Amino acid sequence: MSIVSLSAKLIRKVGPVTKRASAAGGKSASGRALQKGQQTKLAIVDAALGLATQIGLEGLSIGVLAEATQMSKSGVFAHFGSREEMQISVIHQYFAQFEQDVFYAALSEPRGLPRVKALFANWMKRVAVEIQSGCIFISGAVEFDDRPGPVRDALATSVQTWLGAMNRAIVLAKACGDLHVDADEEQMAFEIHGLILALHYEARFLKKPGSIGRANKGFDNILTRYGASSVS
Amino acid sequence: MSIVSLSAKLIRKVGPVTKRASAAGGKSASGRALQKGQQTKLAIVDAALGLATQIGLEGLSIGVLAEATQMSKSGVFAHFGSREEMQISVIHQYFAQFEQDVFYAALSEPRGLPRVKALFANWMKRVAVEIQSGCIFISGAVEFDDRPGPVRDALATSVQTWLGAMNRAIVLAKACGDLHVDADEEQMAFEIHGLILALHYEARFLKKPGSIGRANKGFDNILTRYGASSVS
DNA sequence: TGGAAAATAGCACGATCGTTCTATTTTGTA
DNA sequence: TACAAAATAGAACGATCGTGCTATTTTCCA
Repeated sequence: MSIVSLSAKLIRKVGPVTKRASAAGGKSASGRALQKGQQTKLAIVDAALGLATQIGLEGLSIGVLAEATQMSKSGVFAHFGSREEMQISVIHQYFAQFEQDVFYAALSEPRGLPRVKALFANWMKRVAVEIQSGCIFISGAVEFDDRPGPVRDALATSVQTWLGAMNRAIVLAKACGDLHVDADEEQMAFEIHGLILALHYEARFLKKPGSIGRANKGFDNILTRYGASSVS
Repeated sequence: MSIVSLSAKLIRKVGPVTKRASAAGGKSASGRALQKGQQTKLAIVDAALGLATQIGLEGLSIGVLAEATQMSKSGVFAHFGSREEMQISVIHQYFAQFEQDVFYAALSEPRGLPRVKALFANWMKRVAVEIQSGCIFISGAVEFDDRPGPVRDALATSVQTWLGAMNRAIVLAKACGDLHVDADEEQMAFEIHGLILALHYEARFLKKPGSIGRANKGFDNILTRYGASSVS
């Protein structure tokens, strides 16, 4: 990834938190007032997240981030101590949002097939948006697939946490009797993951129309195969 | 991608073609003697291809390539005129090899299901190797998914050519009566592509064992679903 | 074999990179 | 409101980037 593809309009400008803005709000979840530094850091990470989905974690440079937040390079840098820590912060933030939108949003559905369907639907909803904006779990996997280190570790842990949650939902569905007794849960999860990846690839890179429909149809096919009433 | 992940041992060293080596061989397919420059360019592209699979097209810099080939930066540069042209040369070379290994190698199989199976088997064989070395079609898609330009065009064209060939083989299989009359060829191709992508993701990035088996099993499932004897 | 052409090297350029250092400004509090 | 602490800015560093320019070397053919 490189900043070459960044049209100026796409760079979300977020300045450091001003005195006024800080006085207006700035409460953390615990109710304790956030130090101004924490607020600014959050604003930086938010801007970084928006940039990273477009240009990738590797395209994220302190300089670009400083420009986007209208801060100095050293001002941005001081919040993280290293570029890697900045990237890890972005990953954690991305994961938190993903977890909220996809995982927790599906927990209202009852265990079993309904929850599996909801998880996939939420995942699809997210990826459909990411056809435009990009997905860090996918681009990051390519960027760090053979580069060991803390960034890769943070990324792999996040992805594995999500895929593990999806897998457990499938296991639960089988335990509920919603899936065929011979259903291989890992296999089913693998095939679902493939649908998401193919959607991202064909829609985002190849700009092929109809990809969302094919991913949904693929999920139906998987349900047909692994469903409790499957013949095989 | 960055050169940080490059242990020195992994850099394939290929010097410029020497006087002796040039005299010893150096015939092109047409039998006409290759200019030395053409030979050197081929050697550079070969080295670049080996590097690009590991560190991506974006990780390929003239400097790294000069070091790998033991040439000067300007010596390498002169063969391409620009970095983008160098990347395009790598893509063309990669495509040529892919086409040979996967596509042409399957043409000995008769039209229909046998050829589709052979195409998938060859594709799998390649990806299995690329779990270690990396795949330009996948990493390149992420690197250039929102960066228009000649490199992206070359990449997209190559990928579309291959996916189109796969698609035609499936259409042919249905026309032969090897697939169910209601089989949606585009859908089937999409699902197969997903298996390959999931394999690459889970095996190369997550280092999850058993992924190759799951991809093969997934293909069996697809054949079951779309086969002529399918119930649906 | 000489000499034009091709291939390669060497050097320099402006830009950007992550990071460090020191100043300055802003903040939170006693 | 004064003052320590926190936050931010500014400048500089060595390195690497792609590329242009000018030598120098090598190749190839008349």
